[in-house]
Amino acid sequence: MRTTITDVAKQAGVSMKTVSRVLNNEPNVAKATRERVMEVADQLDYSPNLAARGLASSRSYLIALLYDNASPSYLTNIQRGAIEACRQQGYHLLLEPMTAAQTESEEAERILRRMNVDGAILTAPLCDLTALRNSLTRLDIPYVAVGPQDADEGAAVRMDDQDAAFQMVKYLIDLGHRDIGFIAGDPDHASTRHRRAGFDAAMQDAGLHAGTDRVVQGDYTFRSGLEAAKRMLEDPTSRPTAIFAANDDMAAGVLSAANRLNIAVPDALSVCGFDDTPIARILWPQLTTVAQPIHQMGRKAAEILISRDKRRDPATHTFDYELIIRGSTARAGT
Amino acid sequence: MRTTITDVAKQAGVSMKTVSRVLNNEPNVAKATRERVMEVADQLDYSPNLAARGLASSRSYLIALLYDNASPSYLTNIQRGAIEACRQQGYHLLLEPMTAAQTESEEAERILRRMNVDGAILTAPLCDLTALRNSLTRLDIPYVAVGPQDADEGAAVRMDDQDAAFQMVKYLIDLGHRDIGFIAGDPDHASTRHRRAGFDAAMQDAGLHAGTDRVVQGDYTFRSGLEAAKRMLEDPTSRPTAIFAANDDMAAGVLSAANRLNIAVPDALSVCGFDDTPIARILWPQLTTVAQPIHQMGRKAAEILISRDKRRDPATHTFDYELIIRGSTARAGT
DNA sequence: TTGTAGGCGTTATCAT
DNA sequence: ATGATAACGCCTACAA
Repeated sequence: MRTTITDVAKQAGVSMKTVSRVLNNEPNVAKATRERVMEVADQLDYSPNLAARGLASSRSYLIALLYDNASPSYLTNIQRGAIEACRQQGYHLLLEPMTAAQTESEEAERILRRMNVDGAILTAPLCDLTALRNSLTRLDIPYVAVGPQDADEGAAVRMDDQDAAFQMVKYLIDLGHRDIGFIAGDPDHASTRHRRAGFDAAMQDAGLHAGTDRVVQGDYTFRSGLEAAKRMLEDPTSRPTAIFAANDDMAAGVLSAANRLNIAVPDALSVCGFDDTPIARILWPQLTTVAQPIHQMGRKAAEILISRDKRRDPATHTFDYELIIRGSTARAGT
Repeated sequence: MRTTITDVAKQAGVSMKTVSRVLNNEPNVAKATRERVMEVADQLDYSPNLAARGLASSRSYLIALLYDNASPSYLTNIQRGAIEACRQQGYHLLLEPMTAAQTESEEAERILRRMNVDGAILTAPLCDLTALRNSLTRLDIPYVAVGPQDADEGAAVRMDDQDAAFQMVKYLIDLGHRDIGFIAGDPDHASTRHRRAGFDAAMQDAGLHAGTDRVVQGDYTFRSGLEAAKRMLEDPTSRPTAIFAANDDMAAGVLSAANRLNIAVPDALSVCGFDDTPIARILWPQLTTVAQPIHQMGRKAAEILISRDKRRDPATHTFDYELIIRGSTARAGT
């Protein structure tokens, strides 16, 4: 039998309520008592039973990470951050993948209901689904959205995608590029809109104009980047000197297309991506890209959920990005 | 207030025990009763309180995924599989990263004790840590190891790394390669030994011998592959015609080194990897590699844990691998 | 086939 | 500052 709070109480010569107080850092316990209890608990390798605690306090000490089709590196980073925060507070992270389709059927709500969590972290494409947000509200599950989003309601942890895209394009322009292509992401993601807006703004700011054939719709996959780049590069007489892909996977597609067409990168074509995923360093040349502090965002999201009733955190946190300049971009016409 | 089992019982005009029976699919319930209860439960959006259920039955319906420093794509695949199995049975997946260092201190055991799970999935490097296995045994937490491992005790889900490596090298030899380099993985991983053994066996089988400068120690990172390849390729008068890296990240390093040294792949150098991670398709040329059914392995591991007392699963499952031939390998001397 | 009583280990309430 | 006792919601054991 596992040691219980009663064992500790007996051994320490106090009531179980006192032990409970000590373990939960409640006030009104004599210092000496507190220390004695701690010692006994340690010695007995006592740790509270989550289920019992949950039943009595109607808290589960569980936080769910809701995601859909997230890229592996993004997902693991969010997880890492969230878990750090959870560990510090005795919480645990539950994984709950969920498709957009599910959020509109009864299914998502069933899944949510079943999980009995104290809060949920909503990542990437899921934050923008009103159906899901409504479900969570209806079930009274607090949530924090991670990633760019339009709705300003609710807690959120974000990065300024638009400004990051703006700066990246400005960097290309400063390198002398005038004919710049843009490969947009999945239209269902809010980030797609923001990154596109950043591109547009920077071009306009510089008095440049990208023709319609210079902006191609992708969907954040490698293949879509490859196809988009092929189209943009197929005519040797009219090629952009730089292509900005809205994420690294698509930028990898651009590099691949350039390889196939024998276009030297960065000499004849500068390429840049977004996200600074591990592949950015693995490609040749290494990718100029935007680094998001994903790990910190995951951490912050969990912290907000855990402390939601204690401190009154400002609902929204915006993190800084960083332009990572690598070998895939160079001065135009080198 | 959330609806409880008592609400359902009242509404259906039966005792709560009967409701409990229906919900747990226990026998000895009249068909009509069962249907009525189901209907009421549905209608009331009832779902059992995990904590209460756990407290009463001393099962938590939680399974932990223990991992250390796993590659993102490996991790997400395992997760996907495990969650599929969990969902079907009303279980949830808890994420618990854990460093090798922690497993040897008290810390790992504290973490394990705190989590109150019904079972644990042990991935990659963790399976080989006796300290961790002992802790789990001591805490009476059933576990399934995923990945190659030496100790034959306990349930395990694995793939024959050695045979896969053997076949890959055999494939290179069949292409006419005689001078083949091998980049080994992190010496702390069991897979490293197995893949190396496969390489050795295939070479010996073909009457070939790899000089000591043809086998270089890496550590499964891109950078280590890059460094190893540089060393292996620095002397233009004595270069292997093929390099087999023990994982895709290191193979990416080899490609990168070849790029820097202006060695054409696959014309002058064939390169292959192991794992079939997403980067295998993103690199140029695309990587010949070994695909592991990681997703199924995760699924199976969870299934074993969940059904451990019902069926008597054979303790160990071995999955098939698949050689994926892509553009990075070609006939020698093309 | 169905129901009743008791307890799982913790926190909350109210005394002392 | 500390303690007794009653929830919390479900399952197990045993009855009926």
